[in-house]
Amino acid sequence: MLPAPFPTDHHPLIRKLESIFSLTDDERQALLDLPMQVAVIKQDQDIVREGDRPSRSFAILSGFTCTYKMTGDGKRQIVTFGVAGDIPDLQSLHLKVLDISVATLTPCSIGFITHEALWDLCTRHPRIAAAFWRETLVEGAIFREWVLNVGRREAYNRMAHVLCEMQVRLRAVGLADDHGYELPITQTEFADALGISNVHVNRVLQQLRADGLIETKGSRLNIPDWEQLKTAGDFDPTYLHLKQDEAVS
Amino acid sequence: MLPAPFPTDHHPLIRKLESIFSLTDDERQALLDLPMQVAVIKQDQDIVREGDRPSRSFAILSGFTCTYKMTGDGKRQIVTFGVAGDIPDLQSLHLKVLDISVATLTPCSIGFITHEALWDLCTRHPRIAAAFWRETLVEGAIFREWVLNVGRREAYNRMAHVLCEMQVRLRAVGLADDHGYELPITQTEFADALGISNVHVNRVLQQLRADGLIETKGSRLNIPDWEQLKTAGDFDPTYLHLKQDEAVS
DNA sequence: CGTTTGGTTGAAATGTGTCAAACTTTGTGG
DNA sequence: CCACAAAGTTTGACACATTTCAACCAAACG
Repeated sequence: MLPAPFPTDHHPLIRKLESIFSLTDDERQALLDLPMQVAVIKQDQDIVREGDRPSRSFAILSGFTCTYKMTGDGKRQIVTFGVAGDIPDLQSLHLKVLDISVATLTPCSIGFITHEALWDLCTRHPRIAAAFWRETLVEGAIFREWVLNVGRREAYNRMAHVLCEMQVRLRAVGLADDHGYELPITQTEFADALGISNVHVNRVLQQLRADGLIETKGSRLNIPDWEQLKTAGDFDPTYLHLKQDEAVS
Repeated sequence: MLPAPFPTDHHPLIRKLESIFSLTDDERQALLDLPMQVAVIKQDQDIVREGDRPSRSFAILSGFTCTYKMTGDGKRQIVTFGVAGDIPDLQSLHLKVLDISVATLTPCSIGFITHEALWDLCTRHPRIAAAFWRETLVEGAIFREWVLNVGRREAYNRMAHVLCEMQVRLRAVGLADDHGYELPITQTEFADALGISNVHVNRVLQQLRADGLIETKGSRLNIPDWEQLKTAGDFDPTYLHLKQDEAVS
């Protein structure tokens, strides 16, 4: 769909930033020059943990992560999912101690970037600094929507809402088509994201399937009727703050 | 406790920033020079609304606000409270369309600052820009904790948690002493913050009183046993990212 | 293939919501 | 300063969404 003027379109970080505003050649080059240590991390591994004091952040190059917190009695709450192009712990650039953990939901390719390099990039390229700040603000907007979702929507609508969010977010980075996407997430992980039990996730998914709002084949999710799912999920993508034309029609 | 070298300590914005790092005279002066339009706003008024495209942000000089979102069927979820020194819609500096509304819970003194003036301040004083970015990150951390709170804690502990958070946040800006604080918030407003019904808020508060964890006289909240309330709320103030010595012992 | 992991089902328990009424406090105008 | 209205709090009975527990089934995997 997009023209592909540079092979750099394959760099998830650049792709993500380009989805918001146009980078200058200079800025694009600075991003390409960012020293990044790439590692492949197995499924279900913590990348960073609550309490850590990291000296670097990381970008997701491929795969899915979840950002989560635990209660004292061991219950887990996922507060957001991470997809290619996201920098889930960018906050650690300013906040010394991590208040969240990030784990892989699938095998992931992760690019670690030292805070030093990020600071350097930000001071040299104020527009990139602004874009990073903006990214953390959009992340905050997602958290707010999740508070609403978990606090005020019933399980059925809550699930529909998260499925809508993932459709739009994955679409924006080219990981979803018009009909759905690949989401290799277990029902227990959904439960931790929605604040309900895995048993109830199962029942809600069955209901959504019975109502014709979703179809599942393995880890592939199909959305036969986007408008209906949107309605069920009370979903308005404004909070994702995408460019207008990134939104699903 | 703090020495009072400047009368500027009374400026809530400066006080807030000073609570994180030391401002230079130059920076302090720049903040004092910030053109700010001050307005007194009555109780229960929206200051900004979801969908707005504001050209200015605002600082809370006194009073309490709530930041909230609504579901399609009219249920409200408060996602955070705002206290003196906070800038609840600082995000609008980067995100054109507001995804939240902010309303007064009490009469408030509000200082409006144009985005233009804020941009100017940020480019002239990178450390203040960093401090603002950091502020929005701490706000994000609070949202995350609220997702956990609403998603994974029962009403009783959820309430205890929010009461702990307010104790620590208010203490940090001098609005709480060691024993408690003034919090003029109705039970219905608590309900919207906790994602439960106002009736259940009432029952939970009675239980907390019966258990000796809180005492209430009008809008004054007393905490007879901080450690016990902390335990009940599963509260660890790390996510507020205060300076070490700001934490309640 | 057997073992593990994840999905599905049913029945009983429970936290929380809803509704409606009574009570109490707060604010205000006569 | 009283009287009344408005707003907020408290109570009880009942409904219901969701949890828990336990068992069973299906799919993935080495």
